Amino acid sequence: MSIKGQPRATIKDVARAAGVSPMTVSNVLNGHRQFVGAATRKRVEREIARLNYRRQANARNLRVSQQRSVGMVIFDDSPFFLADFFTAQVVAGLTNFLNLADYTVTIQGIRHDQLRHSVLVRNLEVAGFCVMLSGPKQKRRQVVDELARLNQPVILLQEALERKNPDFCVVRQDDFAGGTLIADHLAARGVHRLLVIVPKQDWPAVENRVAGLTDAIAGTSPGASVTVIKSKTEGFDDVQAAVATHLDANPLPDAIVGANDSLAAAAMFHLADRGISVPEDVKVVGFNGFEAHRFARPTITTVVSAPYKIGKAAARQILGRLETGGFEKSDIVLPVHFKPGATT
Amino acid sequence: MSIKGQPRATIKDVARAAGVSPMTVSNVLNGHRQFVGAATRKRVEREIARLNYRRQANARNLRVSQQRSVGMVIFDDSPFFLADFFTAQVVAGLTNFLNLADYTVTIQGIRHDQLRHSVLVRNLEVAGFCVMLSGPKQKRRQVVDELARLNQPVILLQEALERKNPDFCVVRQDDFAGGTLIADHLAARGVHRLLVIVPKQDWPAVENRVAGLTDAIAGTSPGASVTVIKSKTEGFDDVQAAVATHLDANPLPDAIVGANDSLAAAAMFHLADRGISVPEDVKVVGFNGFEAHRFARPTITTVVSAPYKIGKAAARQILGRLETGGFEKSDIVLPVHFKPGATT
DNA sequence: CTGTTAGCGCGTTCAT
DNA sequence: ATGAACGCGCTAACAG
Repeated sequence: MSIKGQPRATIKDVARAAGVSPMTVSNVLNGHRQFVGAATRKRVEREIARLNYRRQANARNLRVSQQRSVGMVIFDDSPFFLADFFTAQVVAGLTNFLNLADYTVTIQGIRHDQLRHSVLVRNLEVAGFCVMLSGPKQKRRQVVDELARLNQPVILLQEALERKNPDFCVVRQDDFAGGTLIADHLAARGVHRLLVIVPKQDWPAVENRVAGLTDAIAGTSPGASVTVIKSKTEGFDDVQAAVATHLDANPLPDAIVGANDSLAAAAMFHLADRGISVPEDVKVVGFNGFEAHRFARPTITTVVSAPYKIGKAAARQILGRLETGGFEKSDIVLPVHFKPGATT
Repeated sequence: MSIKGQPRATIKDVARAAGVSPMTVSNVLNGHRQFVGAATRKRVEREIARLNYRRQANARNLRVSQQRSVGMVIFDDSPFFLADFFTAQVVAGLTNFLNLADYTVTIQGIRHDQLRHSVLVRNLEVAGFCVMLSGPKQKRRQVVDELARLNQPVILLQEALERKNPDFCVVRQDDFAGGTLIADHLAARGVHRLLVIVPKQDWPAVENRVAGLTDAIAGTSPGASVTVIKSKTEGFDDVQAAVATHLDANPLPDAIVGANDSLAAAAMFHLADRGISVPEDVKVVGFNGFEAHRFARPTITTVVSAPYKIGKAAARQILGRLETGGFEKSDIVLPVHFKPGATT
């Protein structure tokens, strides 16, 4: 019954009202048409509607020993865990496609060391997890180990897996390749001295982008240098401060690459404030290519991500696992594509 | 048991391992220290850890007849329901604070006419709802009626309520006042001909912003005109196309106001493309003041929203309702504040 | 096609 | 301080 003391109809109530047994109602609810005649079904359905009956998910799930929810856990030391458009779109894709299969998505943002205190982990209430990791590699490894001990299906987003584990599946995009695309583009323009700006909080995707960039540059331009600086946050002022500090103490680079478009844009505005022209004096490249990247002028050269598709792929994988017992594939890598702008 | 056939420990297993009755384990789990000796407790806790025991939420919730999750439902006809930074931050605030009270948040984005098909509505599986509405006023009213029939606590976000209902509580910010702040600011600068650009999809917050603006302008500048145009989507190109179409057929307005900063920015860039200078020829004002609004230059004058706080307030309200049986207040209005930029 | 029986895992109640 | 019986609402398995 509800808080206000209003009785809530159960299967029994519906059964009594329709003059059938509870089992028949259950069969109607579950669409077991083989077990119930058309006339009875109609009668039951009318009573369901009339009594405003809604099935108690807890009771059903207990009986059939399964959960009908997937836990989406985002590791972020900032409380604004959905501020990142990438993450938000992953969640949207995941949710939309799980909902189609009558699964719900339970979302939670937690600090990197708080997994054990998560309600979803302390209690058994989701069928599996989708996890967006952050933090230093070693910490991430610890989290993966903790997740492994849960003996539940886990989708790791944007994070490679070190050891195979039948409970785990990785869904990510090819950030490394994205880095190489940027490197090749810049190398073709004679860029030799590269400045890369990344946020202080470690994200696996950022690591891969930088790794791809660094590797490719080393391969194609042997004499080139890549300097990586960190910004305290992804906020406009922090990024500009980090860039300013670096530029004050070092010669001007040929190009600045942001771990994402916001970082690149903030850096570019700082260049403008210094009277440095883009792309003539310094080239600028971002990453992600979301709508907002167009707000900076000149339009920033970038690599386009498809986070909604990542969420959709994650939904597909975990559904497969929950229904067939095994993951279709253990590592799914989605492509990215290069989008030239006016800053290179 | 899990899919792989691994047995999962229950309270019974823990009890047997610790040499006590299931009831004692339950008392330990629920912190009923009065009922269990210190030594026994330690022993039970060790076994809980050793066996990796996790409590079956379904069974507990069924027994105590309650749900420990809140449904966050976002009405959006686009599948990218978290693309809006405002919404995303509401969700973050809501989730963080509900999690502190051991409630989870189940999220879902649905089209305006799909509420009845939502898993959360068909089944009884959340303790209450937080709802972000969109669509025409009449459709929203229908949705509110459907929600009312659920007999569950509902927090309406950014939406005023027509009839009092003890199941409902409204949490919103003062968008209307935000509109008047903009109007006064522009009136003081002699603005007479105003162009307002809004997205085609109706959001109550936008309606209130425009209403506040229109009302205030009518009050302070009797001769002034306010024209509202709609953009097919909030995408950059659509907004620019809408503005272009209007400008081609009408004299230049004194100011353009966007329903949010993105719309304002897109409009402003279009002005730049036409060689119209801001703020000299046309003034530009946005709404929200999120980080991204700084990427447009000149920096856009705006009204700052605090969506995370809205989520937090919603969490507080629904928790109060779930624990005490009544809402503390039925209508919570958070303030906004004006932030002058370089575009006025 | 329909009804009966039994039990999912947990917590309340009452016994010891 | 600890244990036994019972039932929350639902559905699998079987009987009719």
